Amino acid sequence: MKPFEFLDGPIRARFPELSAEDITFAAAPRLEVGDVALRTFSAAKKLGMAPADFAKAVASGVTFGPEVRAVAPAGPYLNFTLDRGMVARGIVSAVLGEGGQFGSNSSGAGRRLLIEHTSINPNASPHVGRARNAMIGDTLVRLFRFERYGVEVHYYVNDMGRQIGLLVLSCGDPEALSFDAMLDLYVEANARAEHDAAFAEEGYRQLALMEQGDPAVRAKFHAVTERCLRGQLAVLARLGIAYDRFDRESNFLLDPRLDRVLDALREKEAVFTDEEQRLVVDLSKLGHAREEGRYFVLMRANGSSMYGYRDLAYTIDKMERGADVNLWLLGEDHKLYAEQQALILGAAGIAAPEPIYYSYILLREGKMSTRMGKVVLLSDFLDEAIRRAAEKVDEQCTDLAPAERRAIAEKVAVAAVRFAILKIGPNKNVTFDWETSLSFNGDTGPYVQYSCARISSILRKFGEVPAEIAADFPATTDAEWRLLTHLASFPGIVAAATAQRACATIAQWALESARLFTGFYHDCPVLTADSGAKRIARVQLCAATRQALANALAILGIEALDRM
RNA sequence: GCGCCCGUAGCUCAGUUGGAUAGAGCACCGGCCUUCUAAGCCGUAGGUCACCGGUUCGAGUCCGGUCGGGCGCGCCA
Repeated sequence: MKPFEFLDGPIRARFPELSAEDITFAAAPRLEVGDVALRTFSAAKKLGMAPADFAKAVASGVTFGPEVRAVAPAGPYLNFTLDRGMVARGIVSAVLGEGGQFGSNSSGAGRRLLIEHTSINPNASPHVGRARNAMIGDTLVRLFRFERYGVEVHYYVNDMGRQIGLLVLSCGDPEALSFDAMLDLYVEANARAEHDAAFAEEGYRQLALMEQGDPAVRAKFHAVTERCLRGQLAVLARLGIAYDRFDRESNFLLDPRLDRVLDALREKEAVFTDEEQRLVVDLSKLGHAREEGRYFVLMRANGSSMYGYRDLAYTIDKMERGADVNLWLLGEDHKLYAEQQALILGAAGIAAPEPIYYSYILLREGKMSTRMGKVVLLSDFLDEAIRRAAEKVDEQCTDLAPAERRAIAEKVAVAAVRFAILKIGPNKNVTFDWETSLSFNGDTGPYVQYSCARISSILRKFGEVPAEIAADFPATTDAEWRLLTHLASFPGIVAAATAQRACATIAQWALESARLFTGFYHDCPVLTADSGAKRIARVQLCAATRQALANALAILGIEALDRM
């Protein structure tokens, strides 16, 4: 959707040297100055003119269509006063016409994308810090699906750790245990291993047996990790997060495809056996410039493989699936590691996935730690959110049945939790705070949902929204205009988010939409508008706003509500 | 020590990739529910965009340095 094509076309017809990128429109600083502004800097530079001269040349030398009422140069800026109704009509038609597709640029049509995200160690319940990975990952999945990519979501199951070995020793039949009981056992086993050397040793022995392929041990590991994984997925599912494939680390032991990598490393003399009999890669031979992180251990002296070695096989496996785009969502602590993996695979001519990093959510006391018990568990966080949302819904929606109220409370809670995380840029260290992240007021998911509910309420009272959009669309007040031009910016926001693999701008866009809608809501009565034509135009604008908001919220994994 | 990320209002964060007078929310203070849902709105107040220098018509945004915070540099995964 190009809302200002009627400006851009005539200018380029008069100055054929210019391309679309040279002509960028922005909101004028104040609506008294104009309805939309053109920054002339880049166009003027291309033409070798002074910006102010270019602005004057456009104002006096370009003939615009009926949409343009006035053109006013202001130094290097050019302010246009428009026939708002004509422009508004185009925007509302586009939104309502495209419906659930509005905002999509279909940039992924016919393309496949593979993404790996979350991949929490089985012995841990997801906490808020880790959940940042899952929520960002899941939102990227939704964003790329919205752009019509064929997306496959992978979860790497780290079923090879010593901690799993300890769990295997401690629990009988894992199916007889709850996930929480399993986690308690893990903490217990870990504590015991601290002072009981024989027990710790036995954990390593289990791991060795696992690696050697002992069928009984493998079955036991599988049963334990399966139980844990189900527990984790149940928590993540409450936030609407799901996966297509689960890739078990134990399936990538001694993978024959790694021979190709080892051969390539040997050829470049980048791999050697050190004085302690470990198999080590010297990354300096592969272009790694610094001493830090120069050596990467593949195998221990006893011949067992390191995590990073198995991960190479897993990455090869993912890359061989033939997706057009491969994404790998990682905490910032994995930056060097991902670079090392890419260098090693690169030596064998294998491309590595495109990493996407996010920073940690910290507590006021410091970093979250499962072992130290310094965590906010995702399930507790969500429970508290539902409790608070239910209080509000119970006092607000007294006419609804308890089950309906409960369903709304759960959706509000998901909105609060997801939005609180997603609205923040991923490379920002966030200090977690219960009150801020569970607030339903202000810049929050529930606030956006609330705007949707208000619109739905108007639409319910109005009845069927007419499909026909009037030629002289009478939605021309400042509040209506601000809202309309903002709605029109959505496809561009989606395109940028897709290109940057970042979703915070979608959340920011939704917030601004909700704010602008609220401004409209207060300034412009819909049901009691002073003319029939205005009533229809406004209800159509309401429907368009709801549609655009619902599309944005869907990308964020949040449901637009009709009641709350 | 070396590398990467971050530093914007008392607090939590935006800032459309270098453009007109730096914006929201929370908290504080003062208003608004016989009027489409007050999970809302309006108003007051709050800023040396960490600091120093540079690049240019123009810098919160780009470059260099300093200070402060986070992360990484494992026979962990």
